[in-house]
Formats: sequence, C-alpha cells, structure tokens
Amino acid sequence: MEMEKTKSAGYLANHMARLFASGLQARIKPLGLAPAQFMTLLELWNRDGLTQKELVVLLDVEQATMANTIRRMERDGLIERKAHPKDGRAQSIFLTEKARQVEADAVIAAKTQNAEALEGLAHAERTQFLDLMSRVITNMRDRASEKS
Amino acid sequence: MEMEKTKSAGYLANHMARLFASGLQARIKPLGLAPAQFMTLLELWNRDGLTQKELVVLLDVEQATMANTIRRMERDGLIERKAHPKDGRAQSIFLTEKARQVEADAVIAAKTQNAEALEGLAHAERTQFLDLMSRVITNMRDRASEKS
DNA sequence: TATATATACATAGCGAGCTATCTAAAAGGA
DNA sequence: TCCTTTTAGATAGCTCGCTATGTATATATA
Repeated sequence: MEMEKTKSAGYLANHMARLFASGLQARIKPLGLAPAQFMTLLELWNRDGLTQKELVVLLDVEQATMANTIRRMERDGLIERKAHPKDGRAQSIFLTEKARQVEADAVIAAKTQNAEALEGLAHAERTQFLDLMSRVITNMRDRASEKS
Repeated sequence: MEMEKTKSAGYLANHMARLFASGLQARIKPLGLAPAQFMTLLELWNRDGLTQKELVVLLDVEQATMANTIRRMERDGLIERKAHPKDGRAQSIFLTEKARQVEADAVIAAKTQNAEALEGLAHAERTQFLDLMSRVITNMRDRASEKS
C-alpha cells in the first residue's frame, strides 16, 4: 500500500499552512504581533467588546486555545478585559490604542503574504483555490460536528 | 482596509490544516501514533536507516523539530537509533517491529482521511487542488530560501 | 599538522493547537 | 425556592511547529 506524500492533500495542507504561518510571522513580528494574535485582532478590529466565547465561534478554535491566545495578547498590551455587563461569568474584550495603531500595517502585511503565495496563479485559479479550500473545510467540519 | 478572513488563503490554509490534523489524529491515535510521527514513518517505511538530517530535508521541517519528533518516537518504541558507520556525529534511525506492524492500518487511516476531506470534489478538481497547493508551496519555499 | 570552519545533533524556550478537568455563575425545573 | 444542569472561563499537560544556542565530530585550509 504505497503512500506518496506529495500527492496527499493532508500533507500538502500541513506544509502549506506552515509556510503561510512563517511568512506571516516574519512580516508581523516587527509590529509586535504573532499569527494567532493577528487572526484574533481581525475580529476585534471589525467589532470590539466580544467575549472569549464569541471569538471561539468566529475563529473555530477550542476554548482553551483562545484563552491562552487572549492571555498573551493581554500580556502584550493588545487588549483589555472588562467585566461583562449582563453575565458575571463572561468578560468583554477591548482593543488598546496600541492594537488599533498597528491595524493598517498588519493588514498590509497579511495581504502581501497572500499575494506572494498566490503569485503565478491566474485570477480564475485563485478564485478556485479559495473555493476548493472552503469546500474541503466544510467537508471536514461537518464530519467532525456529526460525531459530537 | 478591509480583510475578510474567509477570502484569505492563509486563513483558509491554517483552518484546513488543523482539520486535517485533528481528523488524522483521531484515526491513528488507536494505533499509538501522532500525526508528525506518521509523516516521519512514511519516509522510514519507504527506506530505513536514514539520519535525522535526511529526514529534515525530506519533510522540510527544522532540525530541532525533527529532533523532538524522533525523541518521542523513540520513547514510544517506534524507532531505534544506532551509531552511523561513517559519521561519528550522526545516527541511523531504524524502525522497530511495532512500527512495521502498524503500517498498513495507518496508511489506510490517512487515505480515508484524505478521501473524506475531498468528498464531493470531482476527479479533475482533486487533481487541480493538489496542483494548486503544490504551486503555492513552491512559491513560498522559493521565497523563503531566497532570503537565506 | 594545526587551526578554522562547517555540519549533525541536543536542548531551552516560546507560540499555538489540542483534550481533560475545575470553578463559578446562569438558567431551568421540581 | 432549591437543586440540577448548562455555560464561560481558567488551568494542566500534551504535540508539534519555530528560533537560538551549545557541543562534538568532520572537513578544509594555512
């Protein structure tokens, strides 16, 4: 039973994601951001005052993962937590001035990384690439949630 | 400057790779394997007695990453290290009987995971998906090596 | 040959993902 | 109202990436 890794979608997905992450990391490190922090900031730049739970749903990571990411972001002065007005268990997460200031540069960095990765792909290929990834994600997400 | 994460190749690549990894993990955990161990075993099932350095090149991970993966594989009784006959710095890595015994089941698990992920894609779409990922990987790899 | 450089591997320390488990508050039901 | 269940979050402990650095052996050069 042969298994050629260069023809395995899973192997390629892992390899590709690592290259995206390290490329993005190099670009945003000067801004004081790490990749998961950037992804979280994307949601917060869009709308402030979310709870940890809301971020978990938006980014589709486990609660424990988000708890740690948020802790590092607080440590790094990117966010502040305030008591939730209605729910004593929850906290609302707000951006600091520092986080607001890096938005433009960080978004440019991410767009540049994406552009570099997709270099040499025709417009239609790019569209299809995003579509195929979305469909594959949907396949696996649905299958995963079925089991719970 | 808007940034829609569902249209960002990097975001999708990360999400997809996490789903592949957790799907594979669930399937091979009963065999006593973790995902990175499986990827390493794919090379060793193909050819035994490789050095750590050779595995680093084949899997395109950092040397320190491979050193840790190998240590866990040794701990778990999947490999044994023997002194390299020609080079006093290096070690040759050999499979244990245990590692050989799980090959067939592990390969089936990985193929099943890939098949599930690609469900609903036409044959031509699957081919193109692998091709697009390969080209994107090449883009980023070349760019990364340029800088060193 | 003696020294300098390059290479193979180990280790420390961090980010980011995961599962499992705990606490405290909220919500629901008897 | 009281008790049970659910939910929000924290924490411990693991894998697997990474960078940076140290050590010992090989190799190359003066």
